[in-house]
Amino acid sequence: MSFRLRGGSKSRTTLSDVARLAGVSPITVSRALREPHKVSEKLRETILDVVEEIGYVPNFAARALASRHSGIVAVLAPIMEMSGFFHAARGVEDRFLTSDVSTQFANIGLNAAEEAKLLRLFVAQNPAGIILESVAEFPVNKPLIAELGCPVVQMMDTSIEPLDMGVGIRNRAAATAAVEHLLAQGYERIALLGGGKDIRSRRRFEGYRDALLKAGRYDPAYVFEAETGNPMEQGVNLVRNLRRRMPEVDAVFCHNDRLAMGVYFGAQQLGVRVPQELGICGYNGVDFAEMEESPLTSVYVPLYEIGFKAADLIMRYLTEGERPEAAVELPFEIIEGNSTRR
Amino acid sequence: MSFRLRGGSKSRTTLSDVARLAGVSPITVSRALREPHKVSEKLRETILDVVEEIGYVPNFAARALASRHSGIVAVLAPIMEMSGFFHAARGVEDRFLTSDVSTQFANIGLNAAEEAKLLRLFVAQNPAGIILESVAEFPVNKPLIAELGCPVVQMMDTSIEPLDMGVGIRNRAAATAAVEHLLAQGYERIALLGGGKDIRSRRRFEGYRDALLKAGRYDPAYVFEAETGNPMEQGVNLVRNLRRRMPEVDAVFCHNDRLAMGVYFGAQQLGVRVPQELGICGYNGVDFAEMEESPLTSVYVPLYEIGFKAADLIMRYLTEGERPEAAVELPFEIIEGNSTRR
DNA sequence: GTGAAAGCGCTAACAT
DNA sequence: ATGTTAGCGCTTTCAC
Repeated sequence: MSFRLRGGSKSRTTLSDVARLAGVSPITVSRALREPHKVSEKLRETILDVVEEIGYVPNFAARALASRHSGIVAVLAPIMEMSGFFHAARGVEDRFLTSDVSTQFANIGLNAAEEAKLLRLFVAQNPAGIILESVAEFPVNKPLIAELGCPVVQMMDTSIEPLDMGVGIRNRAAATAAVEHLLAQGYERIALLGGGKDIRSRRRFEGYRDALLKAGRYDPAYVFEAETGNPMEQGVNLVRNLRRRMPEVDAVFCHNDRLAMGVYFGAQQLGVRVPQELGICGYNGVDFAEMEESPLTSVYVPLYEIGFKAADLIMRYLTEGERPEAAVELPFEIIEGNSTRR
Repeated sequence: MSFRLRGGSKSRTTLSDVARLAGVSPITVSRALREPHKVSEKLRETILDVVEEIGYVPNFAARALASRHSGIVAVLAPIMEMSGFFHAARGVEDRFLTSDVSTQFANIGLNAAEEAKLLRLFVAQNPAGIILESVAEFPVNKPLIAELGCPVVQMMDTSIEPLDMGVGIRNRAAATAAVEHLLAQGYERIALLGGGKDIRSRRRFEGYRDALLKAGRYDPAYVFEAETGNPMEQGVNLVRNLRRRMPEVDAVFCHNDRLAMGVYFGAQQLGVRVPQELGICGYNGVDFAEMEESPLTSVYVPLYEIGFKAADLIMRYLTEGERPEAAVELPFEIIEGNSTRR
């Protein structure tokens, strides 16, 4: 795969062009753009006028090379899994909106090797910061991050000690609360549709188990591992299997809302009444949180706030020069919807 | 907002370090990494060993500055709108997986000014290519793109002449097909929950109108504009309003699947039977396409393929040096699901 | 407050 | 097949 990329055909305007036209030295233009207060107002105006006029846009590569940092915060997350990533991404972007920092997203897969590789790649580009939605606690990354100059925020479960800084919720407690809600509604045989080996999934499983053990109702046979693939379809299939083989199951706690939707639709197809015959609880809840009457009971995770806070920790480190609190815990909430209201 | 970002503390290994340790000149290392066939096998091995040993990672900024291109294909899309972006993104990434090109995503808003600004920003960084999921046909971008050295692919509606290259479907025909499916199922008063001023939305509206005019059933009062905000909630609200004010409406054609879900849930809440009393058709369909029995009728848009093809056009331009076909039209499909099966 | 000199780490172009 | 030279466009450092 080695071809030579063609360079941009037209040479674009440079800082020197602006300098020449404004009758100043390049470094003054550079200052006018990045540290305006260090340049006299008169000169600044002239310079900005020229910039505007000839449409000068700084070359990031040159800037990054000369200054030894890219001004970019890299957000590494399993985007494709749609783990509510959007909402977190929006939070991150909103926080950086008024700053000099720009955001860059990259998709990480679900295994340690890939994540470490990508992390190394980004680290080598001298990012201003890294926001990591790790799917696992990879000890492999620890030394990498330790020798790193830039701040790192993990969006994760608060049961984990962050490598540098962290923002997250207590997934275990959230899952327990959700299952206890199901129990309180009178459901007795509660299945789990979850899976995934990452820390959050494991904590959710533990929370589920905690609640059921306490109620004397835990049965490992009711724990189902979701495969990768279309979550909606898996939800449908689960209901089908449950009806056939474990008709006594009267509620399902799902690791995300799309699995829950699948269960909902599967129930519809089979004529199983929700919530009377089958209770359904999802996880994440961002789509349902603001609704007057949510169709789906779910655990609301403040994904936007998590992203915003992660970006905020980075900004505070960058501006204040010292590390803020290491770990931030945000609250979750149980959204009671129609899928468990019996 | 002017603070100085701290540079990475430790200076990292450079190409020269590798060269010194391998006993060759820097340019040879550079070649061994980018154009291995131009370096003797013996030297190549030695060099790669050293690279591995000291963990050398190339500095992209330096590379981009020296070579005048970033090796990055920028994907500019309204990520936050979740317009099926994920699937397209995965297609793009998959296509570039085995190449030297890396992908970078950026979120564009829904207005021309913002899009043009972002486009200029990226253009100034000499990307290897740009994939643009425009929400509108901004004439403002035309000159920008014309003077651009790199290939540009728009993921769009094929009714539009692409600025450079384009991949898309015929939204108008797709919408017509969907509405004709509803008519064929016996629905007679079909509302539209759509909106958005972008070209695809407009084409969908036109297709909807085409089908109903032809059937002598078009009524502008049945056309509803979706606001920005939670689509699920808007779907719910629409059903509520329809029942109150236009109870004769017996089907809804929605501009995306989440709106459709909202309509579905809204109907459930009110005890309106789907599909008997109300037919629902969505748009995009990626979640439902592979299901044996889809709960929702929808227009399947091959988003993954669109992304893959967009990336492929870029790759072909980069490797072959000449522009492939300008516009690629991909097929859509109507997924018949339970929400219209009566 | 402004400028001159040097160099960030790499690759293109031109040797050999 | 390998090396030499020059320079990408900007910022840092140090002067004034």
